[in-house]
Amino acid sequence: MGASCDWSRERFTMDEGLSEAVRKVFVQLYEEGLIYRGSYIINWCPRCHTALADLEVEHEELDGNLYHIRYPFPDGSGGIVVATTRPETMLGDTAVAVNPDDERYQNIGTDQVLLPLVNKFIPIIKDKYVDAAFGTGALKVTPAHDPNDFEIAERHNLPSVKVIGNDGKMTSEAGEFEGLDRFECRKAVVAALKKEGFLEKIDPYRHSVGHCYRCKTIVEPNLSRQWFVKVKPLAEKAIVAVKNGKTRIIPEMWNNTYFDWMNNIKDWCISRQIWWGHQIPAWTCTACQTVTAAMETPEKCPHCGENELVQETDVLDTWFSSALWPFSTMGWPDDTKLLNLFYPTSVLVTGFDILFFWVARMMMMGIHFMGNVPFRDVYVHALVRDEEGKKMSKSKGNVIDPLNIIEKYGTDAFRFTLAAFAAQGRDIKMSEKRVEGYRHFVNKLWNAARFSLMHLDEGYAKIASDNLSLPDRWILSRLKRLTDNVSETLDSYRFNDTAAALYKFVWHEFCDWYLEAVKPILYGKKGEESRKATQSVLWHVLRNTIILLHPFMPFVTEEIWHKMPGTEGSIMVAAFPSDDFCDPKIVLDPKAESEMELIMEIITGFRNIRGEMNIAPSLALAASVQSQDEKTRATIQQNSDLITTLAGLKAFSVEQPGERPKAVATAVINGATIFASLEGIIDFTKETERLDREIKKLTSEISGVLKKLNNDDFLNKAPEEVVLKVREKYESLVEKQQKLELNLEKIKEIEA
RNA sequence: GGGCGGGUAGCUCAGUUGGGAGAGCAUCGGCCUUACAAGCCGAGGGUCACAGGUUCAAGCCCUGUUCCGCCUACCA
Repeated sequence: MGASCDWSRERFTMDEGLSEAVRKVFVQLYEEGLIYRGSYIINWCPRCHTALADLEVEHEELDGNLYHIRYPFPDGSGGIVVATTRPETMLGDTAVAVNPDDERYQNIGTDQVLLPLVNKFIPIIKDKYVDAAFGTGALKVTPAHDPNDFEIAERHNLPSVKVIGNDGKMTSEAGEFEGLDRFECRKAVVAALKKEGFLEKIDPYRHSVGHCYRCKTIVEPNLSRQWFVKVKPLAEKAIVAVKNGKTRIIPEMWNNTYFDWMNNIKDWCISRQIWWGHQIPAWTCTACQTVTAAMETPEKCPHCGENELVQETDVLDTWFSSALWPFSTMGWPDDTKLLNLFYPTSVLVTGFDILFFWVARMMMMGIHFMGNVPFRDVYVHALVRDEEGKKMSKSKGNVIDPLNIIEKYGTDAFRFTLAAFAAQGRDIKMSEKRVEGYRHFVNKLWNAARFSLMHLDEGYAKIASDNLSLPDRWILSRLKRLTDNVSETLDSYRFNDTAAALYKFVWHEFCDWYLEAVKPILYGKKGEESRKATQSVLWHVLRNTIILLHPFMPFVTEEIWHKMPGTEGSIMVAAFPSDDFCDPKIVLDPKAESEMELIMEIITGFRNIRGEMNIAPSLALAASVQSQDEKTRATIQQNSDLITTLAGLKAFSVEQPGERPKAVATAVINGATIFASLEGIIDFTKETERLDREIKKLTSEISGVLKKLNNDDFLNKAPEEVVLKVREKYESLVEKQQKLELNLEKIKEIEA
């Protein structure tokens, strides 16, 4: 929002400087023992031919089967039944595990079973990991193709047999099944087991299956040699930084997600077997097998002195270099001015789906290498979903192309819609109807500006101090409130509140009331002095309004800015209206607000009567207002022209309460009763119905208020100002009701 | 399995120290009023998912139930 990007600083992680940062980080972490290489079970994508970090695996629930396979005892009898969703992996089994407390397997007289098809003996081991309540309580152990089995195998020193190769095809260890694709092999193994009588049964079974986040291929847990970052020590500091508020996550609800992931973090597999990326700066000496990590290619092996060094061919996970972004982009590892000026950065804006991939890792690396957090605030924005609330994805085909929306409704309308939708902590269900609504708003602003500019032929350095009309003083006060509101809601990332405030001000205050109210003045009907005064107000209000709107509607506001007299340069660099820049006349003016409120209520009262009595707007009415209060009468009198114009009256008088005029429709507002003369056109039945409706409404409101006032507990325990407020409300409601009832009686008299 | 968010007007959603239920769109009635018919004026419409509890007072706080969505997890 409102950011002005310096595109000359655009960077790419493969740039020279950033590559140096990557090397530096790798070497340092390696020397600190936080990067290591080893043979572990990792997620492998057989299509991309590369290792994947845990994060890069997407799990999805799929319908599968649970195959129950009997592993006979050495003498060929009975045996132990195991259950698996992946029967092809049995070829790589090196044990069967049971829970040590499981009585079923206490005295079975053997510690081995025969692995069918492979025809070799494998041990029965006891491990607490096994859940005795699941299936038969016996678990087949395939260390090379299952992460849990791998851990069990480590505990029991079991060998690993890799039966599925990196290409997803069966290896020579799979014997007769060699060369088969892993899924073809599943069918073949099942058929063979069935034929030889080892398949007990097949149950349908729904379970979650990991897929490669790039190509959606089913991931194969695979044993291979990879590079890892020991993240635990890094994560601990990143947790503390959020706990003690050095970095704030907004909205706060994401804290839990962040902590949860950080607390359960596992080592990060950073090596990738793809052709692009930062090549790992590590060399293996073919003579002594020692590994050396270095910034520059070593001349010879620092251990044995031979120059038979071979660089690691693997490259680094792209997120490894991305994690350095907040400081690598500003010249690190050099100590630059940029770093000193801008690190830590003020705010990172991002989607929740990137919280782990990127934010968490930037936190860890920033704290470790810069000694400080990379950003003060992390604003997690909403995700735009489709109309049914589903996450957009190319494979689902439910992607809404922003360019299409922009083509149809315009950039400003689209942008404003997104802001208006961006309530904290909630995702956005994209609705074209909403965009259309805000396009109308853009249009409204444009027309309002067009009208304003018709009446502005110069810039006004200052707002006139004399001759201001009530609407002038009112709109200035409203502008002040708006300005404060916009500043506050932007500071607290409540963009939807900002959008709503701007919308309401522009449409329902500036356009609906102010512009209509000052038209006579602008047309010169109140003299040149008044016209000048109002023009100065109009100029400032329009100017400040479009500046406030600019971050939300950059194009229209820029266009208006250039058409406006007395502006310079681009609105992009105009000072944002705040206390410092405001004209001293732009202040809160509660008196003007309450006076204008009174006038608006009177006008609405007349319009209401007109609407409900079906009186054509072209028919001007004679009308009057009665009020007990002298000040009220004075205010109304001073603004009688305004009322006459906006309510469509031909005659208007202000009086003390007295005789009720004949043949009138009535409405009661705070402190005053208004009468619209309907001589000759009044429909008494209609008017009676109208008043009845109003009285009924008041009756129910009064009963609600009365409930409180009759409650001693409320009177005693509620704060004084609340009680006072309720009392005042009660009094004004009763007054209104009494006046309406009086009028109703009069009508009934006339009718009779 | 764990965690998070949600259920408010016909639809999409606001509602931040608990004290007057709101907006946009849609609906109904009336208007070409000299910026705007992409508009103007007016109207109708809600036991705030359900059941309890705290409180003088609950859409908002607590407990439970239910439905929906998302994230996360090593139950074969």
